[in-house]
Amino acid sequence: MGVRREGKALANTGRHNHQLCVAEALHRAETVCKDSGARMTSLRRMVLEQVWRGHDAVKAYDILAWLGRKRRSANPPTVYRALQFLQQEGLVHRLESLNAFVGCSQPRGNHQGQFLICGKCGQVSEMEAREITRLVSESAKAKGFITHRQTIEVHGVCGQCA
Amino acid sequence: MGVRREGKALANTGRHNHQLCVAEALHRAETVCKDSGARMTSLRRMVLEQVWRGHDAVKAYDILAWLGRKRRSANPPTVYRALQFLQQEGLVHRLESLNAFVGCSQPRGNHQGQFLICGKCGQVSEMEAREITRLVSESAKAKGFITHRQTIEVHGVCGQCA
DNA sequence: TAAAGAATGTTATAACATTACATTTCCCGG
DNA sequence: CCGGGAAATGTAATGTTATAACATTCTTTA
Repeated sequence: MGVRREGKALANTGRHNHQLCVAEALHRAETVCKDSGARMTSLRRMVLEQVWRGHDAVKAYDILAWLGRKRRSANPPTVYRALQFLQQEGLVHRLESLNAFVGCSQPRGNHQGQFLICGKCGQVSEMEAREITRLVSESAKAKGFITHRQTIEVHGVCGQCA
Repeated sequence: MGVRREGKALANTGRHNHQLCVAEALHRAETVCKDSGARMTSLRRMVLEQVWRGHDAVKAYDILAWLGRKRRSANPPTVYRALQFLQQEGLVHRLESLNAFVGCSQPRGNHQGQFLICGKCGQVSEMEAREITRLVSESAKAKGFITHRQTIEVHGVCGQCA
């Protein structure tokens, strides 16, 4: 991939206190789940925390390996189930072009985001440009196509790396 | 997936002569390769033809299985290499959200398409809306991000199915 | 026609994801 | 507080997608 994986050392780069990001993400998760009546269990919390270990995309099997160090058992379904739950709650997104996951920082119901994926540092940032969502939807409609879901992933180089 | 796979019987649905699509695709391939100096071998032609067996997305391992019936040996690298070549020449696209491939009907150099994927019939159609490409690129740029490649895949229901 | 480079063959394995069923945990009504 | 049912998690096996590494064959060209 040519992309350096983000480790602990990098977690605080980018001039921000990443612990705060994580804390906020976990807090949002509590709120979202309380609202939806879903259960934010300790396993799900661990997985979410791991997704938020940085701002790059996280692989399911990396989470799995990490989980294996933290608890007695860890098998693929454990992680995939937790990720599926978190996706349903809108707390994480799956990046199709990377087979990986990122945390969502605006888990409002049902939103359509666009993802900017830096090929240099691996950081992923989410845009939510309603114009794009709208234009795509309407262009599709002009072809007789009814849109349910949009996958928009942009590969390139982020501001910091450029 | 809930999507019916397109078999031979379906290849001519949609009021069009699909043999013509295939013939055109193969012809374009010759042209493209002649222009780029690449070699359109018989293996690559077979794979391309199989990608064009219909207008739905085709899985690498389905091509592999088919190939296995046609020739003595067929292993994953055979298919993946051919697909990679065809992608480079712009003759096929990979659909990230399906882990599958579709033929490209406008293999002009370097174009950015958007894909409409019908969840009912599985048919995929490619739009090339420059407006979308531009808007996405500019929205990214407004965030300091330089775009290299866009993955835009729209899931929904096509005109015929709706 | 021989060397170089491109394409393909072959074996093995890595990486990603799900099915199916067993067990445990949690919550709620009695 | 306790028992039944639903949700969550554990566990084993397997399915699916993709690549690495090296051997061989084919094609072009000098």
